[in-house]
Amino acid sequence: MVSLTEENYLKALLSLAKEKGEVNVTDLSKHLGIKMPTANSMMKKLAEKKLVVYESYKPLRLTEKGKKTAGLIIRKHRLTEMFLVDKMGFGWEQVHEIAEQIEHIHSQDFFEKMDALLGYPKFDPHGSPIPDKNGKMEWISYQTLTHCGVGDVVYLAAVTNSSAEFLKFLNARELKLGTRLRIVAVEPFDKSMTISYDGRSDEVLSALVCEKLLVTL
Amino acid sequence: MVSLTEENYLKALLSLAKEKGEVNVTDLSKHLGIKMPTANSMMKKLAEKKLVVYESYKPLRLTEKGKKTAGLIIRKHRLTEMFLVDKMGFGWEQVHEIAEQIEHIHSQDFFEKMDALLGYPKFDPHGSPIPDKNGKMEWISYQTLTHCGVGDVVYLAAVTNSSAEFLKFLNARELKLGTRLRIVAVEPFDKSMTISYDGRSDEVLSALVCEKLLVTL
DNA sequence: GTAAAATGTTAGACAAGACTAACAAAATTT
DNA sequence: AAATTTTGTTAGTCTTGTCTAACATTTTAC
Repeated sequence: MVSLTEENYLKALLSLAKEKGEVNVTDLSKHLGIKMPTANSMMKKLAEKKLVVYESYKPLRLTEKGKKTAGLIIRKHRLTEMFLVDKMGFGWEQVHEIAEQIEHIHSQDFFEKMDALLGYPKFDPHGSPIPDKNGKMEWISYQTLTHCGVGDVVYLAAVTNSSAEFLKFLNARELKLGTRLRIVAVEPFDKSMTISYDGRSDEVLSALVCEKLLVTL
Repeated sequence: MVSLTEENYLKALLSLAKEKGEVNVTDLSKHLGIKMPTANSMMKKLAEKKLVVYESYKPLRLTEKGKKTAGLIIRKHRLTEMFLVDKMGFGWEQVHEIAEQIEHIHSQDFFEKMDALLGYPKFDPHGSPIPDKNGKMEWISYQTLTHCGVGDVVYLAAVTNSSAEFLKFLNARELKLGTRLRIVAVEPFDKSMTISYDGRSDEVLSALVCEKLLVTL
């Protein structure tokens, strides 16, 4: 059995593995807001449970079992977010916090019902893929807006940050998934971008924002 | 702040207070499936938080603050049960377990949304009243079926047990809330009752079942 | 290629929430 | 009303998940 705390460690490991390839204890502890020795001893514990490969002074890796377990938690998280938005009328900026708690509910039925009511969605409200029932996730390789150049026309496919602050920022600018964006200018000094879309023209976005926006052609 | 564990103690105290008036440590610990000393020390802890009145060797009482806190947890539980049945299509026998977990979610918005989507229901799928936003509960005094006599005609208003086993038993006999029941006979020896309703006639219910069925005229 | 910085580990403490064993008080029986 | 049973309490232990302080190893900088 995996405790709620352990579930959060596994989820963090999977997220960090995506972002950075390999995971070290420092990043893990920062991500979870705990101290290094705490993370360290948890890694040993998860290693005993065959969820993590742990060797002293080496980067951390999830085992296949660990990946599956983590994937299934992320599945529950993302199904929940989708349910909250589509079936309960929440905004995409409100759902992360709630899903963070509901993902730990122990009931297959509950999430299967959500899945069915939603029509077996493949993506959550932030454009992230929903892992399948085996915890497997399709890793679609979007580009960040940062990588686009002047004149490019792209579609907003996903955001890499689900915090309420960031999503409210996007709401205020009517930036939604699927929006067609045209890059008008890129400021060489700070990499901020001027983009046009829908009714809006010449909206300026800082590089910090642009690198959180994933786009397709 | 009240921990998940503390919430469960408060809920147990409120339930037991209804059933029996006053609560002792033995009943509390049996109800929660823990040992007496554990319950005892938690009572001291809750007393320090002004949620419980604790005096050595005296019965336990919730303070007003304790009653409100417990009422609000029960509110979350029952709203959830109603949501699961009405909006997600679960059977009334499936929802207790899930609600037991969801009641601990910390999000006003989540339960307010449920409440609104359900149209501000006053009762849960088992006929129990849903406490208001101040944790106050209307205590409607139904009678148990046990108290009825031959020839009485009553309506099933609520059940006092939400276990899957019991509710499956009722499902198998098509006994639903609102069903009009006619008492055909009462066996003096074991108090079992023969009742007729809907398409069914002469269904025999043991006293153990009858005392869990609450009815109105 | 050594010194400094960053990163990782060990050891020991602590709080929450559970337990058992032993003792104390209250209630019940006779 | 004394003996017995039931109920309640105290004391001390354990596990989980956290911490700090001290130490060890790796990496980076010069």
